[in-house]
Amino acid sequence: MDKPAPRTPAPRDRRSRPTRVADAIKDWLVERNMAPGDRLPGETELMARFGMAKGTIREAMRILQAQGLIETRTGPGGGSFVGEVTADRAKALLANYFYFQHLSVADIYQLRRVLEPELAASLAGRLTDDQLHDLESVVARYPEPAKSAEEERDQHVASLDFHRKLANFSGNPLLAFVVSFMGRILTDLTVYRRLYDPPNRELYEKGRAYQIDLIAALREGRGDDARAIMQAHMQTAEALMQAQEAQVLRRFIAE
Amino acid sequence: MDKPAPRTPAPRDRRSRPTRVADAIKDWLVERNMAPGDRLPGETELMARFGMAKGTIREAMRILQAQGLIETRTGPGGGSFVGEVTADRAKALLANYFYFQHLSVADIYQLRRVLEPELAASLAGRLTDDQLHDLESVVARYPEPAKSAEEERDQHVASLDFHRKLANFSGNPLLAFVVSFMGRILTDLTVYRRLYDPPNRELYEKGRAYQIDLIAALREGRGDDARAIMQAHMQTAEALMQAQEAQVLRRFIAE
DNA sequence: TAAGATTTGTTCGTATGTATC
DNA sequence: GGATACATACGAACAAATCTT
Repeated sequence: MDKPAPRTPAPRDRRSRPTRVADAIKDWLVERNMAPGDRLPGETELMARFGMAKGTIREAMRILQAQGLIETRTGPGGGSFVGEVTADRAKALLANYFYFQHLSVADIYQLRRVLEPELAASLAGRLTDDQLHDLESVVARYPEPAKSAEEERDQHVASLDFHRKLANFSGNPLLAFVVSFMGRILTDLTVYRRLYDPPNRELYEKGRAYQIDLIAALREGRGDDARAIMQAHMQTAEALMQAQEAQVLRRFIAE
Repeated sequence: MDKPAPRTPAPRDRRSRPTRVADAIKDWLVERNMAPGDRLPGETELMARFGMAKGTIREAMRILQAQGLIETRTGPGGGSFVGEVTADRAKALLANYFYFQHLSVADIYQLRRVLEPELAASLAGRLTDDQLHDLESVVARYPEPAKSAEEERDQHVASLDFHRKLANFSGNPLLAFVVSFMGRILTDLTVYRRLYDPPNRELYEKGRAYQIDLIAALREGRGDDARAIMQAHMQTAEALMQAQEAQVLRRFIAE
């Protein structure tokens, strides 16, 4: 004899249908090795395939959209398409996580101290002239010491921009991402740091000298020099942030 | 005279309503400094507040849910609640980004090489007895060299587990996250690496010795030693992965 | 310019599922 | 068990965007 049917017809998935649909579609993308730009089935087809109502399917699509995996367009030829997750979106999503942790300036610099020099060393002798000129143009953006606290703040943001450009030149997507992410957090932070200190001329000259020396070392392929310069630069930068009592901001960053 | 009304009544946001609602709620969370567990307004109230239909509100909630920012429960006392973004979810979301980049083993080790030693050094003399015992129990999990390729693979996964535990002991959430994320990727990778090589006894002894030495150094607060041990360990580990022609897997990791 | 076709976007009403009391 | 409060899901209709002719 067969056993009586179990009271629970199936150990059925407790998660909502949209969630399951979203996961099913994700698996489907991987199986078919879909690439950014590839088209997904339309709403009506998905409704038929999953036997679910339009609203349910749409909620599933929103989940995928929120994760950056798809984009949708209306009109003829429209629909849902695989969308490469952009670095900016990934940073925004990751920032949501750190919104609930509290990162200190010291935490960030514990990584920066070792990653930025590593990055600099790995780029030595590998940058094109265009890339080097790009870096030089950032340095040239503020040829004079700041006259006001606001101007000094702008220079600091520009300096962080320098580091993020450097990160993006890296052939290592993981290194590029982490360094760039830290730069992003520090930029947000800088905008809100206290502004009542007078501009510090000496600090300006020092930071500028670092960047110029670094570019030279990178151009001439002196990896160890580039590493050493960056190490020294990081020490100064950390001390500066600490002295300014900078606080890591609790907010969601925009994508 | 007033200028004639512009043809476009307002430079109105092109994004869909659910997206805008999700962002509005996000801002609202930050403004009110809501903490995990706090309750959000119910669907009906949100419908009234935003003047939108249920489906639209629900899509917005799905977006927030996908990002890990809220959780929902049905039933009386149910509703939507602020949900702390878990580390696992953040890793899954970030993995979506790297699905479209291609990470090599060398890329990951470029970071591991510097971050793991830094982590080890920063933990020296700061671990509790419980934490140290926890690490020892991982080492004790495989007291003998592997007899089969499968067993060797299990040992490798356990070893990565050791590193992830170490990461989570760090007081630095950023360092913990990055190291743990790399461990996650490498674990996935290890499961699929080639298995036709015979177990390597010498390699086993070496890895085990590293971990035991490291625990001793951590216990006795010898930070520089811990760093040096980990540096040497990383070199071996990288060489091992390269020799095995391990490939970073293209798939979405489960949350 | 205008009309029509296609596809997502949004609404409304209703019904069902689920957890608490 | 029944009442209650909430999210979940469905289905039909209409709106808006965008492409083609």
